[in-house]
Amino acid sequence: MPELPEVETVRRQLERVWKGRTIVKVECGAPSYFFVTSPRTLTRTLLGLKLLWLERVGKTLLAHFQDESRLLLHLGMTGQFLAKSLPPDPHVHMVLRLSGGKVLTFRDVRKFGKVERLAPGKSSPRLVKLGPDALSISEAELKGALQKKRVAIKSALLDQSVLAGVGNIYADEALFRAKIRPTRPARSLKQTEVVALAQIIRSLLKQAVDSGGSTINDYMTPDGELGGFQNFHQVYGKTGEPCPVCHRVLLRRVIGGRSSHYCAACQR
DNA sequence: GCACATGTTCTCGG
DNA sequence: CCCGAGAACATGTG
Repeated sequence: MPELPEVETVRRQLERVWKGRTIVKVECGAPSYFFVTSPRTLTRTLLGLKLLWLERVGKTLLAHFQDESRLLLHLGMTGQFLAKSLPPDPHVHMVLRLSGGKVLTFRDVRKFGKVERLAPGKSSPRLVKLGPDALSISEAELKGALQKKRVAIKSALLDQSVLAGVGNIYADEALFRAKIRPTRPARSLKQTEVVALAQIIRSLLKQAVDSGGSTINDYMTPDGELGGFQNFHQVYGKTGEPCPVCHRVLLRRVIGGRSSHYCAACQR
């Protein structure tokens, strides 16, 4: 569910509920690799912490607390953060009860999400590896990173050390809008193509944030809303339909283990 | 049963 | 040590 626009939407709504409030109770599910930090440690260390602000880096959320510790949250593929309590459900892994009677519920069916406590001054390999945030990536940064990559441009855009925040939907949509074929080696892109691609990535993600992200299956905002940007997708999930520009049939093929949707006529 | 799913990480071979 | 390909993780849907 969560690429940059979805995570940014979650961040905004969650911060509105959470900021300035103190965690008064922590309820965690069974230990699993889902909890990078064990449930036992989480319940002990999070209690009494007040949220100063909620940061997003790529697809990762970072809760900043008053004692300078941080909580890293990643939604994986199916993670949801809801600003209310839910009926009993085996997919709820963590519930944070806040001062003022507010409740935050973390639900994740496939359990690819992550919860990790970062002690004051400590980081995480998950953070260190991330490249520049895709919402503000510069032409020069993108150019520099792509130059070194021999992989398909589609795979390079999914590499979070190249730029952080783009996933399968927005990679396909950006390449379509830039008229670049997803199989092209990343370093084969011309200067003008990289410049156009960087601008398209920024504006595409900004528009998606303005629409509250894309809902395909599971994605729902903390306030229980669905995204709206799926209505503006031009190629993602549209295999066999006519290209919105040239009307030839859109194709699908697997690149770097992920399905890619594109127009063979428009994208070169 | 099979294919596939908005993500990341680990292993293996070159 | 770096790079890239593929599998693995867990669960659901069509």
